[in-house]
Amino acid sequence: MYQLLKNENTARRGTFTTVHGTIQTPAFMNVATAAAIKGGLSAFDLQDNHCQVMLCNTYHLHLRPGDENIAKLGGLHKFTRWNGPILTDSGGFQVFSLSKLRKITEEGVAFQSHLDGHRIFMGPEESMRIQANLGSTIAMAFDECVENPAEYSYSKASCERTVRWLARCQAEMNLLKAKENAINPHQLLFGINQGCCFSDLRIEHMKQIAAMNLDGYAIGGLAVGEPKEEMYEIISDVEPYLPKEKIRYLMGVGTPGNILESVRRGVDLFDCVMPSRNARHGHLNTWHGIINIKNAKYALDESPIDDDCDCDCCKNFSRAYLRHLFKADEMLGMRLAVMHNLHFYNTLMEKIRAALDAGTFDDFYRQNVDLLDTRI
RNA sequence: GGGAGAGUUCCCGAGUGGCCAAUGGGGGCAGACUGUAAAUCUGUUGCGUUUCGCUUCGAUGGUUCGAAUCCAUCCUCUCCCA
Repeated sequence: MYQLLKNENTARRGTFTTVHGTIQTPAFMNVATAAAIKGGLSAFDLQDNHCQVMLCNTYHLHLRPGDENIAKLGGLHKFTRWNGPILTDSGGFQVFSLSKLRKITEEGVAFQSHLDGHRIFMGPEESMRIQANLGSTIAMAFDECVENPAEYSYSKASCERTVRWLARCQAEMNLLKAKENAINPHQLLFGINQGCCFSDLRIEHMKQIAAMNLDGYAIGGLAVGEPKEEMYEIISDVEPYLPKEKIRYLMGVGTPGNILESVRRGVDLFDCVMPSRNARHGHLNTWHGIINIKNAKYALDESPIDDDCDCDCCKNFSRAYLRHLFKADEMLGMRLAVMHNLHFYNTLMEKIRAALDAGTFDDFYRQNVDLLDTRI
């Protein structure tokens, strides 16, 4: 259940209470695709780095180790030892990103496994069953993430189908939750707004799903290659039609600058692979901009990644050491880098919340929106 | 002492008369990454006044219009036999 605590213009400060704990929003969800943060981090590391929500991936876990096995093992919480809220993605994005050989019908999508090429079928019911087996706190509706640019007529038809799919998700989730052996009888379901880059489609679709009384609403299909200004425009266009009393989640976004822009436009929840993936590739967030720790200029740099950061990496290790670990291909380098970036993102959200509480978000936004995305 | 083979750009290694500043790896340098098929991918890596010029394939000398490539001598290394 979402509670709006404070508004600064469109920006929102709130809480979202679930059976697995209360999320302070705006919040960033840390991505653990295959039930682990890539780079060697566990649920306990997430806890140490101020993470509030863990995100796991339906499609990946369905393939391996299999959602039924996770159900037998008591669900994702027990499996990963993460006690806080878990959000599971629906698999819709993998359908879009994974294979060109997909076939979309009213029933769902047939596509090929990236692991061994076998045919997989996933529709709204399959996605809900898998997510129920995983026992996540929040399940995402099964949607189609249309690529950008896309034809208007195709986007329109896709939106209409996604609404029908959402109704099926809702119906299936209600059945699954009511089952006696349900792993999470309080599992929540979020709907996902689509409509590519067409404002009228976005708004029409948003109105339709807003009327369906979901537990939260996501904006999907953004940050898939379109200019960021276009993404911001769509958020602003759709925002008035997002229910005020429901949590809003912008899927797959983004850079610190993207997050600041989106919070300003009324978004509560984010997730993104960038902090972890970039960290694995040596790109690290600092409060002065982004550095590439692999650059030769850090070879003898004894300072931490960021003077103002109190993550385990910055408290203990120099840039020179971290650079060496990357160059020597030592996995500790990646682990420390990922910890740092996730700590940074979670701290960024803490600072955003503090600024909203203090009524100074606009200043914080202006000071950081460009700075934090700049390469130094 | 006798015999065989090898020395190529930062490293390994391909090239055995012109299309060679020289394939490919590695390493170095840099870039990309936005609901994670991603510890991945891309570019670059002799010098310069850069549609061209210069220097470079162990060294020196030679053959040739032209040599990393052929010849001679020398140096170094590896292996085999004594």
